[in-house]
Formats: sequence, C-alpha cells, structure tokens
Amino acid sequence: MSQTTPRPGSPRWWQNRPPREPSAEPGPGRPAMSFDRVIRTALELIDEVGPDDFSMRLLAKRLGSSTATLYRHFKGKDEILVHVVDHLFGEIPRYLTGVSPDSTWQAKLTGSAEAMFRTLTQHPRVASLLDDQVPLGPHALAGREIALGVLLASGFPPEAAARAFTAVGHYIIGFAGQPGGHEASRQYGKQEIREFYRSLDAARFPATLAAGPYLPNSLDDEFRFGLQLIVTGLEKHLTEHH
Amino acid sequence: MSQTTPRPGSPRWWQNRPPREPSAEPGPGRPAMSFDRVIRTALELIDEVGPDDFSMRLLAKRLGSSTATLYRHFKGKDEILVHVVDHLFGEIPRYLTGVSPDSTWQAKLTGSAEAMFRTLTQHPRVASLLDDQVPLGPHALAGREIALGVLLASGFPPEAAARAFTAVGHYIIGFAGQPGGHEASRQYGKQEIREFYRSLDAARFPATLAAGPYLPNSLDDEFRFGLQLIVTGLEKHLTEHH
DNA sequence: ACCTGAACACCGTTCAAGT
DNA sequence: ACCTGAACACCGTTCAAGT
Repeated sequence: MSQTTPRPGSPRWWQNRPPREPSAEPGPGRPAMSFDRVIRTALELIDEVGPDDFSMRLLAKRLGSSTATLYRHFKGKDEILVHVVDHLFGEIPRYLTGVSPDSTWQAKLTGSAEAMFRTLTQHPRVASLLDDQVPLGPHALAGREIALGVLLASGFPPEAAARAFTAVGHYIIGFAGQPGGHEASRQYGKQEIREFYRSLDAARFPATLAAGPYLPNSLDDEFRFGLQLIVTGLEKHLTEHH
Repeated sequence: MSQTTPRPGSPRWWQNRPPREPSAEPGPGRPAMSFDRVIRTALELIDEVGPDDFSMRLLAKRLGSSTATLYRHFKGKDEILVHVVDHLFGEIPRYLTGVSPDSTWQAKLTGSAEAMFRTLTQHPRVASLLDDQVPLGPHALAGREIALGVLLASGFPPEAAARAFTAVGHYIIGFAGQPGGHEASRQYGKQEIREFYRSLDAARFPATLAAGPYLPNSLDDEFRFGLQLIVTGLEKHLTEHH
C-alpha cells in the first residue's frame, strides 16, 4: 500500500516515464497536439501571463483544442509544469559562451552558472516553479552530470563536489526567482525601492540609508559578485584539503 | 494616470500603510477578527495545507467567520500573504543564538543567516512566497538594518555591504524554498532521490554516480557549507580592498 | 456600523456523448 | 480510436440584504 502513484516530478515518477512518443511532430495534414508543441506553448503562455493566470483552459485555447484533449496527453497541470521546467534546462547550453575544454574549473563553473542564470532570467516567471521540485528530468540530469564532472576532474573529492554543486545551484535559484529581472516587465522598479529606502527615518535606519543607493543594483552584477565569493571560497577549500 | 493603486507588498503600498489599528486584540466578550489573529491563523493554515490549498474560504472558516468579513479587514489574499511573510521575519530573532555584541562579523553574519534559514525551514511552505516579493515590511526592514549595520561596522564599504547582504539573502532564499526541509513532511525523501541517482546508466552519468551518495545531504550541513564559502570569499574581498 | 449567504466569473478535472 | 461540450466541485471577490 506504500505503492501509491508517484507525484509528477518525483524520482519514481521520472523513472516510470514511458519513452517519448515516436512521432513528436504530427502528420503533414493536421497540426495536432505534439508533446513539444504543448510544452513550448505552455512556456510561452507562462512567460506572457505568469504562472497564476496560466490555466489549462488558456493552454487548450492557444493550442486550438480543448482541455479534455489535453488531459488525454498529460495527467494534469502539474505534469505539464514539470516538463516546462525540464525544457528550460535544455535551453541552458545556448547561453554557454566563452568556455572551452581547457578553461580553468573556475571559468567553467562560472560560465555554467551564468548560463543557467541567464536562462532563468530570460523566463523569470518560470523560475519560481523551481522552488517546488528537485529537477530530475533528462535535461536537468545532463546539466548536473556536466557540472559535477568539471568539479571532480578538477580534484574536488565527491562530497565537496556535491556540496559545491548544491551551493551554487541554490544560489542561482534564489537569485533568479527574485523580482528585479531583466526587463521593465517587473512588478516594481529598482528606482521605486531606492526611493523607499531614502524615505526611511535616518535615526532608526542609518545602515540601510548608507547602503540603500547600492541595494537594488543591476541583478547581473549582484549575481556575479556573490558567485565570485563562492568560487573564491571553493578555491580556498580545494587548496586546504589538497 | 501613473498613479495606479499600488500592489500589496510594493514600496508604495508599504509607504501608504495606515498605522496598525489601535485595538489589536478585540474586546473581552467577542473574540473577533484581530489583525494578528488573522495573520497567525493564515500562517498556521499554510503550514498545514500548503499555499496552493490555502484559501480565503478555509481561512474564514478557521476564524469562525465568512470571507466577506475577511475582505472588510484585508484587501485580498495577496495582502494577507504579504503580511504572513513579514510576520515570519519577525520570528527570526527567536532563533538567533550564540551571537554577542563582541562576536566577530563572521560569527554575527553566520548566526543571522542561520537564524533566518531556521525560521524559513520551520515554515518551508511559506518560503516559496518569498520568490514573489522584495520583503519591505517593518520586520524585514529591521532585519536588513541590523545585518547591514554589522557589515558597515566591520569595515565593508557601503557598496560591498549591500552586495554581500544581497548575496547571502538570495542564497538563503534559494535554499529554504527547496524541498528536503526538516521534517518527513516533505514530498519525496532524500533516500528516494539517492536511489534514483544510483539507478542511472554508469556510462552516461559517471560523475553523478560518484557524487550521488552525497547529493541530497542534510540540508543544514549543505547550507552551512555554502554559507562558509561565501564568508570566506567575503573575508578575502575585505582584506584585498582594505 | 458590522456581518453574511448567495452570487459572479473563474479554476482543475472528468465524463457522457459525438465522429 | 480520437475528440469535445458540458458538468462537478472548487476558487477569489463582491454585493444585496440582514442585524
């Protein structure tokens, strides 16, 4: 009786995933409901209206179909969201620049982290979905393998490699989910937050007033600063445990 | 016309917050709907059923009232969630241990970060709400002020202090939102994830198999490891820019 | 003045009925 | 076999009507 049907996105669920249906793209005559088209359209919609207003009805309409048809291809909304997240992991390599096989591990790690960060900030409204799942889909697995491989090849013992990967991963997710992303499409601007800090009582908030002008900085710069801290910490960790 | 009514949680919204109603606790005869009771009950409910199943109807029922009454005290669900988050920031000092005024800045920063982390993992289902807002409520402001004060007093220039604060904050949020928190109340266990990694193809995933046994470790240990990396990085940053 | 049942316009999901 | 309109049991939010 502990053999309940696994939740979408859980390890057991991924394990029992049937291989992707053979004809991913439908026949020439009818542009029906292919796996990829559904997931791409879902990502598109979440980008447009956000995860809250994204609905099965909306997705069905955009696909020119009905919700019941959607439910014949996917178990439910959760399952679609899980696939959207993994689809996003598949996009990361497109943003990987300036990293070659003989780069230092620091450059490789930084480059991969920035690629993942850029992918997530390109789809900021999807990033918050990462809070609810440990990404175990095929694309996520492939990315994890590459990152861990870099660390192990650089001399990190397995445990340190695992922890370094986790630390960087959580750092990225914490950053990418936060408001203040790339576009003016954000809820409220840095300018507004800065004005808010400036309006605070100088007697009660001296430190906030001093640091306020720098607080909502370029998200890219802030991200790189913290990432550099982690890499520096890792360098020291590696040399100390040779 | 740019003077639209501000979104709950936004800077302008916090700025125009009326002072908390005078009689927070209701009269002796009737245990009516006080601000604090609503927020505490909401937090309680989110802990129990998660943010998705938390509803205004459920909250009204638990309060022994109706949704319409709730709407007379709060503008809507968003507003309640914003207050729940700030309420949580108010709990952080309870978890602050082993830090005294003459501790090193490293100990103070680590202690504060761990207190915030512990608070959030105590309410893991609330943590994901942090993805949608820059916390600007009174309790969040007070915490920010203390943390920035520590860094400035330790010799960090304002910009470095701001960035260090942001880096640590995002690191904490990224960690606390992730599944794998304190209790068995989690969706799927570390054991299950470890078995999943072990089941992978050795030829395609050598690094994941090597690091797999360490991957879903104690969340506390993983958190502390990464935090230590950041603090080490900050030490080096501080000495290099004296 | 303060409260509420019932309504409105939505959800995710399912199912009988169509081709 | 594949699809769908309509239904079911819910949402957040509002409002006329009660005390």
